[in-house]
Amino acid sequence: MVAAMQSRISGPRTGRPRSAEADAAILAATRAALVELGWSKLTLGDVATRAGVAKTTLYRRWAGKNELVVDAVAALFDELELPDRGTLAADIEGVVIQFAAVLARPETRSGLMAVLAESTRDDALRERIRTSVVDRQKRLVLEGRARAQVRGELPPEADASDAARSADLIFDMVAGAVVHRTLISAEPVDPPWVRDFTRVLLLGLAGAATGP
Amino acid sequence: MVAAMQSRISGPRTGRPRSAEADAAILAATRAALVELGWSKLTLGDVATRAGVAKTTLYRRWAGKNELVVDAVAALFDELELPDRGTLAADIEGVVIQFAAVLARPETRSGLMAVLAESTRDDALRERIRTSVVDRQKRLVLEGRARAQVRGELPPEADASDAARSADLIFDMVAGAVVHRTLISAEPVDPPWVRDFTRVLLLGLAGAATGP
Amino acid sequence: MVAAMQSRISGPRTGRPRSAEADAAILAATRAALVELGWSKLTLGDVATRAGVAKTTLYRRWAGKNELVVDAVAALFDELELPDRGTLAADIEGVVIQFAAVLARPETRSGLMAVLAESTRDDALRERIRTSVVDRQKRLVLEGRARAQVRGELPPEADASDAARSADLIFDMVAGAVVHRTLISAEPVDPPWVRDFTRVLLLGLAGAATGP
Amino acid sequence: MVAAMQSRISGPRTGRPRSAEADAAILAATRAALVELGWSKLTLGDVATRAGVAKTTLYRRWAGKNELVVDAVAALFDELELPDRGTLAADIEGVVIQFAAVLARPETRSGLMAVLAESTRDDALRERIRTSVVDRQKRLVLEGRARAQVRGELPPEADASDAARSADLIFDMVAGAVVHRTLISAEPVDPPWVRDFTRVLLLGLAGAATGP
DNA sequence: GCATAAACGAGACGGTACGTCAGGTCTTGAA
DNA sequence: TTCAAGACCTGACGTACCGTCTCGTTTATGC
Repeated sequence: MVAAMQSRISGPRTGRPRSAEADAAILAATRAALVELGWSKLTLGDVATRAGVAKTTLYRRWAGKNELVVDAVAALFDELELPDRGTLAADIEGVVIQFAAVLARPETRSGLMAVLAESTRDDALRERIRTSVVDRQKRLVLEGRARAQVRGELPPEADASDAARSADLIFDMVAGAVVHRTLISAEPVDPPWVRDFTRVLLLGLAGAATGP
Repeated sequence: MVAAMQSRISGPRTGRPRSAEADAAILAATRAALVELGWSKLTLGDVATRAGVAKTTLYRRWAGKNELVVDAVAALFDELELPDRGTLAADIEGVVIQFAAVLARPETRSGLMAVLAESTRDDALRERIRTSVVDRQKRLVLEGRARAQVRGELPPEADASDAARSADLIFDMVAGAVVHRTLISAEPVDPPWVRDFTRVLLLGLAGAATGP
Repeated sequence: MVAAMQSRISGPRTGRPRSAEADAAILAATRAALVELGWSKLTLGDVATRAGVAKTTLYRRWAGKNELVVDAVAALFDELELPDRGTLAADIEGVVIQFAAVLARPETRSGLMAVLAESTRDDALRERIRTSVVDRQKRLVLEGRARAQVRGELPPEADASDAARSADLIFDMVAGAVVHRTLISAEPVDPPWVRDFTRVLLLGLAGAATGP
Repeated sequence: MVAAMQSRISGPRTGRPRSAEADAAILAATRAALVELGWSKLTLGDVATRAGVAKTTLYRRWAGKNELVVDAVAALFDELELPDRGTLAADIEGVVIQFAAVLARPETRSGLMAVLAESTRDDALRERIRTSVVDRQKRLVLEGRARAQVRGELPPEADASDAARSADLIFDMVAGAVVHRTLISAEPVDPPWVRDFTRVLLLGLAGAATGP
């Protein structure tokens, strides 16, 4: 998506325009191939074939496997929402379950971890992942906290810097715990675990907020 | 190491014996190559050359890139310790910092994430990682908790099942937060973060232990 | 040229007419590219760019690389002439030197041999070469012989069939020797060689004409 | 052949030796592909497949299509011989017919001309062709002339330099005429043509030898 | 003078082959 | 039997051209 968008921003106004169908077909084919084959056995030639597209068409839009997979997986995270369930605890449980569900999908499991691994040596890729995937989920933390503060479940933040640090910490703790449980421990994120986790997290946050 | 050991279980007693130096040289070369090249550009041919060994020698001991990298990285985690720092908070801070230091190494960043990605589609590999890397760190949780219970900082567990569930949760939360902070957020695990994290975690655990 | 002409024979009478400049620019660009790159590295896209023309414009006129190169090279042969130098020997030497000069040009060397090679498997191409390049040079043989017969240097032919056969043989011998010397032996067609060759050829022809 | 030989001259004495069967299979497959497809549609991937060999094996021995085709075609010229037919005229006719037969083969027609075309821009290739193909046929001229001198059909050469120049000229004339007749005029080298050609050539040579 | 219709530039498109590279296996001779 | 060396087969890589196809634009003619 990102690639396609960028190419249109400063794109030429002459020549045959790029096919929008091709973009969609390639991303869908990429997700299908991730499900069937996993990241390491996914080949761009195969993706092109599945998409009914020539390899050159694929390379015209994405620089390589990593960029393609990031874009293919990023879309899956856009469906995360934070419906108002009435209490902070319920909100957290809701988002944890949704997040775990996305991570449990085979295309996410295999694709996301692999590009994260690659990103440790490729700053451009890391930035792309951060932009397309990670940072977009921080909104959930901010929204949930704001809602809880309206409800009086959490006190308002003292200053903006504290607020940002705290949001980052919460994000690391929530996303980290779910990622670890799902992808590393490879255990299910089932209701008991969610309840336990939410309880510990909320008590910790509450204590930290009122504490010294 | 594991591969080498296994091969000796039912190993031959005749012919030229395998070189022990080769094992060590290969693992060291693998770590060096991970640092320089990262997982995706690491090639077994190159590792063999660096180790001064033929490719056949390498394949005689490890089935492929993944197995080799797991063994090469696993050793790095064995150096984690839990020195008694007097309080549970200090103990947690200590292990978090150590853990983060190991994850921050380039050979771990790139190698570990990649094999974790592969493990999502390869049960044998997942088991190997769990055995060689993940489960070995749970001892730190168990040891720290036992020590805190002796000190009276935490109440004893009611029953064994609860104890196990709780240890798993703590492990997911600690390891998950550090992994996410280090490898995904790509932000430093610096003292302020460690302090904030430990504070939230401890308050949460304490609250959960005493509460209903 | 041929293509362009043909297209006009049954051409439409409406719509924008084809640009005559484009034809010339393309052929000139083709010759330039042949000089710089040789046949095998010449690409139609590059020729189009050099000519300041779109690829479609090129393909509208020529079916492919071979046809284009034939037309580009054919023009070079039209400059061959047979000025009357007074004797048959001098006439032959003159035409041999001219012919060698055309063959020695880089665009001819590389282009002509390549399309000849292609023509061994493509009858239409062979016919095109014969029409555009080869047969047009036979006129030199016929003209030279007629002139020599007028001068009394050669006897008149007994019958037309003999005359044709003999002209073909002379053509094969002259053109063959020059082509072989230039393109295969890759030795210069210098005055001593021309003198030697002409002497042997003339003595042979004279002997054959008078002999049994 | 040449490539294989060279690689063995300074070749290593360790490691698995190159397969001699592969060499032969590749050259045979190349000739077969030349017959079926011609030079321009011949692909190295297809040759490798026909030979039952990997592309890398092929590229380990030959630098590219041109080198491969030269070696594949060169072998065909080694079968030319000069059996003693009693007179110089008969000897020449014999070798002309043999030479024409080799050139008329589809693998030679298409392959040889193409590499000659390439050689006009590649000195190494020209040298290779000269060594592998062209110069080896000069022996026929030298042998035939020597035999004719023994028989008294031709006078002995005055000095070595003249002898060499004369041999080159004869070679250009014989080979050139046959090449032109076969590949360019695309007319058959049939007995009448051979007789006419031989007659003109011999009379010319005889006249030149005796004349001033 | 305005519609028609073809040619034009640009460049994306589906293909095919390229020459290279890595994975993993096999074959040699030496240790 | 292992080892170093290196050839081998397989299959993917990313690139280059091919010849075709859309686009929007230009330029003659003929109604």
